[in-house]
Amino acid sequence: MKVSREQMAENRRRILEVAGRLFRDKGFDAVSVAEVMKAAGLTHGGFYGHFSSKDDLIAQTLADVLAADSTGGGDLRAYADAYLSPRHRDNAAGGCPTAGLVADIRHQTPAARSAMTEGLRSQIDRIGKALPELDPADRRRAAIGSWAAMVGAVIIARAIDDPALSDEVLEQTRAWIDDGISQVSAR
Amino acid sequence: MKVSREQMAENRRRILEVAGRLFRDKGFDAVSVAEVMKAAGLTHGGFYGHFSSKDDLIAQTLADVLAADSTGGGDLRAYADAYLSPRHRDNAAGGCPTAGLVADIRHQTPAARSAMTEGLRSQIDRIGKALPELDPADRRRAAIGSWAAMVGAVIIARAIDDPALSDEVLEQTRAWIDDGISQVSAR
DNA sequence: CTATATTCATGACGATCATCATGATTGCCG
DNA sequence: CGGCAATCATGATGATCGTCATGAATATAG
Repeated sequence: MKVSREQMAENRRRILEVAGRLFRDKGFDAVSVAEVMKAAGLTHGGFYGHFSSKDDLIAQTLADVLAADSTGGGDLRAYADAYLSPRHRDNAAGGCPTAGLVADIRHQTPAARSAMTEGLRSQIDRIGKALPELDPADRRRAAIGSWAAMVGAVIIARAIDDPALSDEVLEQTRAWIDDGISQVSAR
Repeated sequence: MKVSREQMAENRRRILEVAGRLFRDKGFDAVSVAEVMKAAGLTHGGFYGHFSSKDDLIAQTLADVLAADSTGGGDLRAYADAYLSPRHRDNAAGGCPTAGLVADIRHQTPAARSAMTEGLRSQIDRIGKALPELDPADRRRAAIGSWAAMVGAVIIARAIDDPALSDEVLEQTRAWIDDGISQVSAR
């Protein structure tokens, strides 16, 4: 059962895509190779024709999903609004790969750590560019500080089982970031 | 091989203690019941005399380790300094249970989620009390915002494989929080 | 058009793990 | 002080999972 070269490329693309969603939704450990392949419309047999191991899949999925995420370049307030929304909190599978996967990276291979590091680096740079009104030192600090707060708030909000408190964490963090940027800008 | 009543209580205490360290260090999934028991100086056999399941151990360990963590009540700047230090980043096993375990909670049982929610609630309250100079609304916002930033920064710093960037994330987040609190206080 | 190489399906293997059964040791109540 | 009951050790069981072997089907090179 051989398929055309482009069908194979398409299969590979689909594997990375569904793996990205499944990993964000359930975590690396809770998703089996067979589950990924099934979600991609295949069986587990062909897996090792595409990837050398599950760890390899994880690293390549990370690189893929982080490269695809180019959000955060425009207006930082609008970005923070969307990022810190209940909608984003409730959509881990389709949401920010950093929020969904950073914490797990600690237990992954060097290749995965490296992919995540690059993703974080460019995300911080992107947020910095969204703050052109600040001078360089303030810009870097605001980019890193607000990014840490956004990621932390979404992770915390997803852990909380009380909807009111979860909403409040998002909302107050949004206000806190807003305040911080305004104050530094006006300085 | 029966042991005295207090020996059993001591065993149970030790199981919770080593489980707290192991879970923070390696994550819930990567730690087996047998590993916990061995680290506690026992074999896996007695486990189900103390806990009804691994999920039960996770929930009880969370409640235990979160209740034991009463840091953050004093000076917020000093707390943030220690929290956002390389030392804390490099000591997940003995560090803040929230930073080490929040992200994993999403995939755990309701009991575990509930324990974490209570831990977060009291941590936010504790940080709020450390900001008596602010009026109530500002205090709540600053507590939640800076806590989200602290947790996010440590999680991110632990994921990054470039020591310079990792240090920078900690340092800039510290400065960002410091700035934020100063500005609100002076308002 | 044919031979070869490749992609995926089926199925199996070995390891890990949560959980449970059994039994030995021995605290502890009467 | 003797018998009951509880705690832990040893060992087994069933399930899950990563990985690999084999074979069928066919795209593609010559």
